[in-house]
Amino acid sequence: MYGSELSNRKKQILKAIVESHIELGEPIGSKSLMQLPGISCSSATIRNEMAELEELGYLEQPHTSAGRVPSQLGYRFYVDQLLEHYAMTKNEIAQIDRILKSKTAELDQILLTASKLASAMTNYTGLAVKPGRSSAVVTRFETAYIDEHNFVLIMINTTGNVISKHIRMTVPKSQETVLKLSAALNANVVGLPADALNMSVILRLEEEMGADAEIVSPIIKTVYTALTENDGGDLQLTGIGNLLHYRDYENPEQLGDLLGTLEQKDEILKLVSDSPSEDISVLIGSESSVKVMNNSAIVFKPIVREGKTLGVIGVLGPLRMDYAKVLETIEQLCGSITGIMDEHSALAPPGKNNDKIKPDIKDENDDN
Amino acid sequence: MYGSELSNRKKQILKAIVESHIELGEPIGSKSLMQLPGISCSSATIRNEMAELEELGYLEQPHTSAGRVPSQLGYRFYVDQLLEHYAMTKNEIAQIDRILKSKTAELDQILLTASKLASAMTNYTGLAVKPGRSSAVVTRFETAYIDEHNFVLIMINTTGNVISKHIRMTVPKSQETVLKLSAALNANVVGLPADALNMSVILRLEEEMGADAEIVSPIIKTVYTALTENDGGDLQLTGIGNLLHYRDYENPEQLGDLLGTLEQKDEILKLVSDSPSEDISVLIGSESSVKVMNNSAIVFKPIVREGKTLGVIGVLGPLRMDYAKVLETIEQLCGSITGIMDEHSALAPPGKNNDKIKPDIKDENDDN
DNA sequence: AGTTAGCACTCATAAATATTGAGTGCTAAA
DNA sequence: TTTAGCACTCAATATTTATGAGTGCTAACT
Repeated sequence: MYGSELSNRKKQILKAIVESHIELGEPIGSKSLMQLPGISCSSATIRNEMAELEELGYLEQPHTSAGRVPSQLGYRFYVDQLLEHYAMTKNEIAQIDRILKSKTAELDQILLTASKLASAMTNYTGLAVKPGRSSAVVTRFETAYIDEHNFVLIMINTTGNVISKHIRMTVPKSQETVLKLSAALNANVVGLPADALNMSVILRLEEEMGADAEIVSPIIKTVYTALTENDGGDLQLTGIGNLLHYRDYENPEQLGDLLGTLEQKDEILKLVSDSPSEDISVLIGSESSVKVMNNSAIVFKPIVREGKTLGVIGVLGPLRMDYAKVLETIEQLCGSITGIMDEHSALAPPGKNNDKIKPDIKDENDDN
Repeated sequence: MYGSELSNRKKQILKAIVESHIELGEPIGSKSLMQLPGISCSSATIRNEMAELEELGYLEQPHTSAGRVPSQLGYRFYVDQLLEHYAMTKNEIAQIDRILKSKTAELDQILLTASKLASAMTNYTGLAVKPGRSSAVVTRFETAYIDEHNFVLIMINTTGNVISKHIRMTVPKSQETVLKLSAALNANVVGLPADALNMSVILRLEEEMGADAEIVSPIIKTVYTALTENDGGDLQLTGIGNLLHYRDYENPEQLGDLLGTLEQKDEILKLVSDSPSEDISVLIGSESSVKVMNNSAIVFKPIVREGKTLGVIGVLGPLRMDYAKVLETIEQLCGSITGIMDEHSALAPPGKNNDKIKPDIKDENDDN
């Protein structure tokens, strides 16, 4: 595999350069490198080694008389093979757990809190993704009649998600009408993907609704919107201001572009959602295919339970982020969340400590 | 009133300085001022006038040999008395309308779109606030049973808002149990403010629920959360990256603080929600009481319909923002939104063009 | 062979210095 | 009351001059 041609000494040197650059953000030269622990040869030797590492593409030189800086490939190699496990203290771990547990069991809240924690603990930007209802199909409709101007339309989809929408009607309708609508929806719309909600469906429904036909079209529009919009889920960012701490983002134009992309959300969502892995992902610079993130790296991990992705927690920061710490932080956060989830349902089997059973409370899917 | 002591010429000069500073962001001196239209006296005279304006507190001098810059008071005076109406073209207005109308009738979507528009049209940061359910009390509970592990709890509160929560139960419960819960809630919790949801309420409910008592406590927790959390509503920001265009935010530390505050959301929400006025508000610099916004100004206007605030649209930018343009943009956006709302319910009276009637579709209140 | 000391060279950064010019206040004449 | 004129100020820009961290290369040294 790549990098196998590196001697141990080269690996040592590369590691030292990467770590020093992560810490200081500046090019590092042979002399300072010599002083570092783990290195025991003269600056001249280091220079030779560095020249070769540069040749191989692991290092870069901003200009002739500057030190070396790890290239993207250098970081990749570091992350893949040189990274030393960052050990969190028991205390820190306990605190993560405590803070996460102190929140309601609502997944949204937990994810958001985890994102905040990720940001606060690493000093980069934290991100939390609530997964979308990709290619969902409604398997059942329910309605809850409130008054003649209001009811709630509830859609249960294939993945077991529940979407509910408050419908306000300007024309008063009776409870019977709403029930009829519900029945009509269950008879005609169940199982249809969003793009099958065409005119013929509307016409059929309108026929069934008779005198109340006029509410069909907007309802179908709502269903359609609920199924399609925001398909990629929702992205929460925390600690965007942290980006400003890093020299890497001093160019206001680049930073502006990045902020714009982050605000758009869809690119990042795509990035995170596209990941096939259930394990932690590290995308360094241009590996992420988001142009504006060539200066950045993103680390994220999905929280999977019973085969379902409940969310994604991650960190976004400069190329020279402290990968060891970030990786460990994300792992711990995900572990902690999974732990909390397990705890909630560990008591599920009936007859066992029933007085302590807690329902999982999950915020419904909404679509802003 | 303040500023009444200013001669016409002084006003002219102040106006010219403010406008020039808005445009260029730099101190302006007597000579360049002289060339501007509307000014017809020598630079020496202008210097004298400027000295007096500075004395009065409307201008500031960054250093001895620089031109003058409007002070916060200067901007205030400008906004209050010197501002010339910025005329939007018919075309622009039509376009706002078109874009806003193209969205679903969901208020959330409209507000978000308006915020985006505000940002795009002014090149500052747009903001949209969805009002909170302040001191709400549930007037009715409804439930919709989905399956033995899931149901939706719907709360209708005094202001007519509908909050719905998806409840997931690890212990299977029958539809009857959920109905019993619903009845129990309606019997015991209706009309109680969040802080009255104490142990005695829980005990009473648990008694009524008998064997299913264990679901009471988490349900009450959910109700409590739904009533209290996010009381201030939700804030959406758009075009944060635009801030970077302005020299005023070049200090990365200040910018970081501002971003942090914006992310926190609560300060801005408080600011916007506290405004008593139903008219457009302009807060300049320290007028806003948010420390970190001493360099910034914020313009916002609530969208009020039938005495209820449906949302707030605004713009946040540097002190030297183009107030004329921003004010007009916000007014137009609010006008357009109100127009759309009116249009939806203009057809409400029965028997009139019924086939065109559209229910208002409103996203339910959620709480992320 | 691989390693290291030594040396000439490079070049970004920082410090020291000079130049410029927009802007001021003040005075005296119009 | 207004304005032309003048000496003065001082941030911003440009110019010059160190400084020194860093390099590559060669030749001596294990």
